[in-house]
Amino acid sequence: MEALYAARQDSSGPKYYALVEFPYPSGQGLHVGHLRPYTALDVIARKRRMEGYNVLFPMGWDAFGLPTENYAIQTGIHPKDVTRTNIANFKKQLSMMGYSFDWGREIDTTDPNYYKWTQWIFLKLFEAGLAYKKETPINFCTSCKVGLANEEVVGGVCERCGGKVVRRTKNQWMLKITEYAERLITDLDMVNYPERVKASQLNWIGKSTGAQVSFSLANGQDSIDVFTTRPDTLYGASYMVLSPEHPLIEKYIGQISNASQVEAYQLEASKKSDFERSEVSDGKTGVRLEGFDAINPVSHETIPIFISDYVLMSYGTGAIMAVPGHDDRDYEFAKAFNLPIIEVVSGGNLEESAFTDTEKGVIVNSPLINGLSVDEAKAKMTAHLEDKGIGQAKVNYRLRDWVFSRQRYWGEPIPLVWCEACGWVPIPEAELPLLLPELSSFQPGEDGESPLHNLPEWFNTTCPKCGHPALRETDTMPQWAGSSWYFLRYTDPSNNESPASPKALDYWMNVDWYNGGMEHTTLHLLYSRFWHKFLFDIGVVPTPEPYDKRTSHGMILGPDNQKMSKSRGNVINPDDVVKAYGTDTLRTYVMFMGDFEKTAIWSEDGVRGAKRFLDRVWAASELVVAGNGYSKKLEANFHNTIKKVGDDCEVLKFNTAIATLMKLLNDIYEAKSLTQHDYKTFLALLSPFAPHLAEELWMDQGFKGYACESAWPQYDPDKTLGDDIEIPVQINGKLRDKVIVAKDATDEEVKLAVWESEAVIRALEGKTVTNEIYIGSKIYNIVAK
RNA sequence: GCGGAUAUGGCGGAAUUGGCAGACGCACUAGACUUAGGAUCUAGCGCCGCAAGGUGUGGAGGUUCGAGUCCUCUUAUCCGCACCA
Repeated sequence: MEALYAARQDSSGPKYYALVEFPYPSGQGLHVGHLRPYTALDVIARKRRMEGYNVLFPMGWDAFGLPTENYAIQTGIHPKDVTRTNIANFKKQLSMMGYSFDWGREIDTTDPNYYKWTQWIFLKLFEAGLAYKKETPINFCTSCKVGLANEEVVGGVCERCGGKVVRRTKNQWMLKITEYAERLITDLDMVNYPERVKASQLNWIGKSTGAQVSFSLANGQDSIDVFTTRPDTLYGASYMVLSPEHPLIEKYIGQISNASQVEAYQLEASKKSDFERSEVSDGKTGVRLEGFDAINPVSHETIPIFISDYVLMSYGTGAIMAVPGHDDRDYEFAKAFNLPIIEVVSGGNLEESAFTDTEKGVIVNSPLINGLSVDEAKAKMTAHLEDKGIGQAKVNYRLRDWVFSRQRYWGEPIPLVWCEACGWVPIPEAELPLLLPELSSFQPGEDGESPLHNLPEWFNTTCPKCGHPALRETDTMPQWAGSSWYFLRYTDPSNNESPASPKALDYWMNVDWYNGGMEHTTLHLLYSRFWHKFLFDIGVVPTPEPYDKRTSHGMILGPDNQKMSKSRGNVINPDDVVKAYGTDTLRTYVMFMGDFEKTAIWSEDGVRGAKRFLDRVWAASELVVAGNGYSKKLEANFHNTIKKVGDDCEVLKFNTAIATLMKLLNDIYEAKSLTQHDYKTFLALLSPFAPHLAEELWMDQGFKGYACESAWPQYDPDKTLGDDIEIPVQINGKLRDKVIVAKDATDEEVKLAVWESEAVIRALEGKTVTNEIYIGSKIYNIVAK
């Protein structure tokens, strides 16, 4: 059976690449949450095969990662063995579900033949200057003992384990995803993603356009750069605020008369966790740097400088110009410190609040730009700043570079060597893969060092460049590394010369349809787009974007309307459901349970409903009579169903596709018989959802070959309407009757039929008809007073 | 605060370009059959009403022959981001 699902090697015929996110093979096994996306794309893959496409529908294992390592720490079992066991279990469960994966292309991110190329891509990034090591404040999970990317911190806790996250300074490998920020935005136009996914990515990248402006210090010795989106309000900048960590404070601390007060505030701010810092607080705190002022570059007024923790070192320049009249936070700060509020955009009431409306305002009190609109003033002021050499147009992004190293064992070793003389040196390509060494204890050091740090025989090496003693990098890559390019490997999974051959990539890329969870929108989805763009730039892949179409499924909640979790005891195990009801019932139920994109609640009664439907499909074989054509009574019904099931699957409406099949089955029972031809059509339509049942009945009927290899049924648009049609008749928009007329009845004939209706005549008693509207074969509305 | 979405029976959910609101399933009610079952079959099932009929898609307006669908305002819930300058 499996060979049926293998993608053809010959690159013949139109291709279709359907992809689902490969699972992390956890010890808990397959979760019902996996079933929704996997079943949905299995349905699509099966339908595409029946439509004649050469389909690639692969599966693999995203097997590096923390839970396995933590399990190894607890039990002493090697992560490699844990992974092997878990994969075997997952594979058994996926097979049980009848998914038509092409197992001949299975990949595993922990396989050296795979991670060889993950390391190779990293080296290319390094050579291109996109990987760099930096002493950087990182998010450190106190429970996993590991540094996290910003994307992995959710609500101040670790995205994976929920542990407390603190700030730590650590020398980390970073990837310059920010260099691709603009293209990650603009190229969203090239792809078909849901609006919510695009919006999330745009939001995450957080582009803002404005100007960088230089403020001279009153001491004449230096200047402070700020970023602003409102250069039009520069005349209203009546003070400045620096982040407590701003380096200038350190430099000029001697000139600040209240230095001790300033240092006390700095200490206070440093104690707050990053999460507390970014929480919107009610009041604004801060300290003025006494005796240390700046000069507004256009009004030339001397203005005070403050430090406050509402200014973040990590965004912009770590310093702002404050325009209390036209920024809510500055307004609040100015009120708290009794600072003057200057109106430079008229239209609001500064007694009450800052005026931030950029549409309606007109510039005032600003000699260079008075009378202009906000937009005009922005442009003119920016030009002025550039002219005088004190500022320029500037774009800022919220996106930060990607913290790429982890102080853990179970990940891809970073293939670099530190040499005192040569710096960081990549290991030669011929030495890839750099194997993860065997280890007996996986405990990370309390100081947060990688377990590989305990292996001098491994990390002591020689410099590939100069031959002197050198040290291997002991950090490993994050779990996101392996999944950032895995879709490429499926096209050519055992290639030993490149990640995948150009020929295979030319034929199979892009992924035509990629379904995955919303939780990966700003993580995996963004990271893999970044890597793909880089690989495109260096000529490895033929396209600038990896995925043509992305869809996202909703979560499945437990029967108690709560998120499934072991502690709540509301977890549904697919094995149990299959045992009790069978694979096809589970597949059908999961597709029928609700809108694919929305959250759905598990209902065992619903599962029974799906079972009842399939039992009735089986029992309908009793009604089959010989015949090559459609049963007359059911012909229009079949043409409609073929159209609806086909169309619905394409737009993720699996629930209504199944409902249509249920309705047709009800009508078959009402008709009391159907031809063999009809039954065959029905089984073909059902086969993507319930493949086992469909094949069995297919064989019972003596049909040739397999249902899954038969041609997807075709419909005739002219036959979707029966010979007679029913026209609803409304009077003043209210339904009064329905009349039945021939499909090709003329307007006159319809009118006659309507006026023969007793219900219509009764309803019109004592009224005057003023208008009659007939919308061809749809509705007849009489307007009467 | 910004961005995205959602709101329809007892429940999950349907409803092409504005055109029969509640498809399909579940639950429930009544009945049939019986090997008494978590089985199957038949009928019913938005709300009010015996009925005729009225009424009904979070709320208030509007456009239209006709609005769950379009427009304006509003309320609630969920998700993402958030002192981002």
